[in-house]
Amino acid sequence: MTMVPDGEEMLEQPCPIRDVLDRIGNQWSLLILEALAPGTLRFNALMREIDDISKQMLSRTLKQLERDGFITRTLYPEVPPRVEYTLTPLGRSFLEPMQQLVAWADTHHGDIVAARTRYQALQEQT
Amino acid sequence: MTMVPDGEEMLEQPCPIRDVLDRIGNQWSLLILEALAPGTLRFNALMREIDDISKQMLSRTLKQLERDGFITRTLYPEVPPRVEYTLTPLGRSFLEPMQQLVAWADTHHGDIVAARTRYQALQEQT
DNA sequence: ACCTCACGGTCTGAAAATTAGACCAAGTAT
DNA sequence: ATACTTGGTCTAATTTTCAGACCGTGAGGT
Repeated sequence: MTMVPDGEEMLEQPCPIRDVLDRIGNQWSLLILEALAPGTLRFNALMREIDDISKQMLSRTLKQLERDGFITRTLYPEVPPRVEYTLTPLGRSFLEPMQQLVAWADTHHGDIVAARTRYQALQEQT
Repeated sequence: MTMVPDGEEMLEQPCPIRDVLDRIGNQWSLLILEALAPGTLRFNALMREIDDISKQMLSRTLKQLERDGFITRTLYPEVPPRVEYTLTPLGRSFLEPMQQLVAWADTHHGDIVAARTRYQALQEQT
């Protein structure tokens, strides 16, 4: 019995980073944006692409991304229905800093794994 | 009745981005890293800095960040105890792509707010 | 002597987010 | 008839997060 039909509270954060992080600072958003980078995809294609996201979270996160202007949703009223998701110019502009992040991840992944191993070794010295 | 005392499962994701995103792709990690960018901070200083994080999440997230090699934790066994958190070289190297992201957020925050307003206007056309 | 405060957490029970999986409509293929 | 497809939504169970109580130790106030 929520009064808000599924469109969250929409608090205006005075701090831009917080505001952006609230929406973007989660696994699924980043992953969806990355999946959409090469081009338009339909709902189920995104599901397959991301593979361990639930329908609900995909649906929800897509809605948020659409609301915030990162993607567009186009419904072709065929049967069965076809729905295509595409990055907007804003969404594409976001890709740039994001690719930096992905590149960083690629480069430093090994360091993280190494740090974890070290940490675990230390812990195991009872 | 978890066997792991509070140190999560440590799955080795074959995909570096996923692996990094699992830890970094959440509000608190990013916010903590940003808070530590200017320099070392103690636990309660971080609390004040971030302001709406709970002790538990701060503690947990710091532990993860330490484990993954982004920060170091130094305990000075005084009374009351003093614990300092500092970025490692790995952590500092992460700052670079992250600043890009923050800059993007600053630049495009207005676009997002505008998109939301547009979206809401459309929704209200019943 | 006694009370209170500070610090850096941990623990608990309640609240919120996420998950898996059932379900839906309507047309097409078998 | 039956089964399958798409893009979701709904529900119940699980997991995560939260707010707030609690902890020990020593210093400082009264």
